Amino acid sequence: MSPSKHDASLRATVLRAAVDIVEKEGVGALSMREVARRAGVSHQAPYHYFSDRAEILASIAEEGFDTLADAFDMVLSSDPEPLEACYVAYVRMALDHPGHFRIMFRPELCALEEHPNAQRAADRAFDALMRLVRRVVSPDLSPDEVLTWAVGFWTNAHGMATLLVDGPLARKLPPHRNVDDMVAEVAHLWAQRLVGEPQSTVER
Amino acid sequence: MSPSKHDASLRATVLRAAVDIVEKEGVGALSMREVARRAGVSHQAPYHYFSDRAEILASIAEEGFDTLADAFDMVLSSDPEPLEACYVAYVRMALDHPGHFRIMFRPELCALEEHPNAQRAADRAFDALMRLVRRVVSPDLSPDEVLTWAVGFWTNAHGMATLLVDGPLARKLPPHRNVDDMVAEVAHLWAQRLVGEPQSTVER
DNA sequence: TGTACATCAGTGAACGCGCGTTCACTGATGTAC
DNA sequence: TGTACATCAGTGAACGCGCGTTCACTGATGTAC
Repeated sequence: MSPSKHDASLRATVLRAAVDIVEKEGVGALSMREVARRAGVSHQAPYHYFSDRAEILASIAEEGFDTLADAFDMVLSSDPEPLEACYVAYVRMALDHPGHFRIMFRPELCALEEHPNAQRAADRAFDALMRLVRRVVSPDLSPDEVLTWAVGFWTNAHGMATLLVDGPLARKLPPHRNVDDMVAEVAHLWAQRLVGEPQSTVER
Repeated sequence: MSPSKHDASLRATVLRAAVDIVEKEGVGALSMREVARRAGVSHQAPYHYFSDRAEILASIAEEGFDTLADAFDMVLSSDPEPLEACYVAYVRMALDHPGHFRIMFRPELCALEEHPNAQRAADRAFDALMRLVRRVVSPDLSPDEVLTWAVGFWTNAHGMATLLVDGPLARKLPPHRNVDDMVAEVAHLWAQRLVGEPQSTVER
């Protein structure tokens, strides 16, 4: 019964411990018992704030989507090259918050339709993505065209993020190439080609 | 002790049961006990063929990479538009074999370096990807350039595959748009723009 | 101001369950001589 | 041809462990009167 656990609310402590577990051991290692152990409280204490594992996961997803939406909003409100910057921001978010990222896009782990706050945060991020499409492709696209482009941009950045966070991509890079540079290069290459006035020759 | 279990070797039966579990319940539901139950044998029988869960997962990954490499080889040997077709083949493989796909790119589930057969199959698929890059971008690229493009193509298709297999993408589509068409549209859009003679106007 | 009661956060013992793992076994097939 | 032994695939009982869940509890804070 150390005093430290009362410094912050136990809810925040538990959430932080949960993110920590997912980040270091993977989502499979997250149990109510383990999270309590990591938070330094009895195995029953987390139940005062989260009815079960799914609720912890949904809260993590909510935090993650808020972070992502904030990053998008920041880019859209300030960056002259928002496509490239949003790609980098998406990958950056995944690398900086792998514990959140691993959960956000897994509906079987966090059913957004049952957690309105998480759903709202996710919608906010998706809305920013669609604003990005209208801005860098054209403001006059039909809803179906916006969706096609949005899916294209999303899947593109998502593949890079996924393969870096959980996948074997990082170990494919030779020693003289670092992850951030590779991300920046691919972001630049794609942004140049996907929208705007395309170049007239193949880059070598 | 039904006779059917001896129709095929138990190894194949166990493997099929394991893929089935991963496909229907996710990789978290795969245990040696569950796989034995699903294969209709005692909980000890699978140990005659697989020393543990990790070995089952590695065998699934091996099958998956073989399937993917075969699909790439087929496209490269016959298709005049290999970039677009490889993108579609990658996504198709994931949708047709979700049980395999969920495991293949998760090093913490199947450590390829400890399973040479799986590693060989994975290398074969990656090699096909690099041949694709040389063919559709330029045969004279430096190794670093090939890698950049390969990572770009890979992450692009991988994001689509991941978000369709495990993610919330499919539920983002309105009723009048189907998954296969969306994949084909994005594949076409990207293939047009990423390589070759770029177009001079933004597609609307 | 004091008493009596309610609420609320967190504790800790106890339960049944599925898991991986060990171990001794069975029964069929192959092989030595 | 027969006997004796080895191997091999698969069985089933038993173990200790971490899990989610239940339940009765403690001790601090708030509130009624």
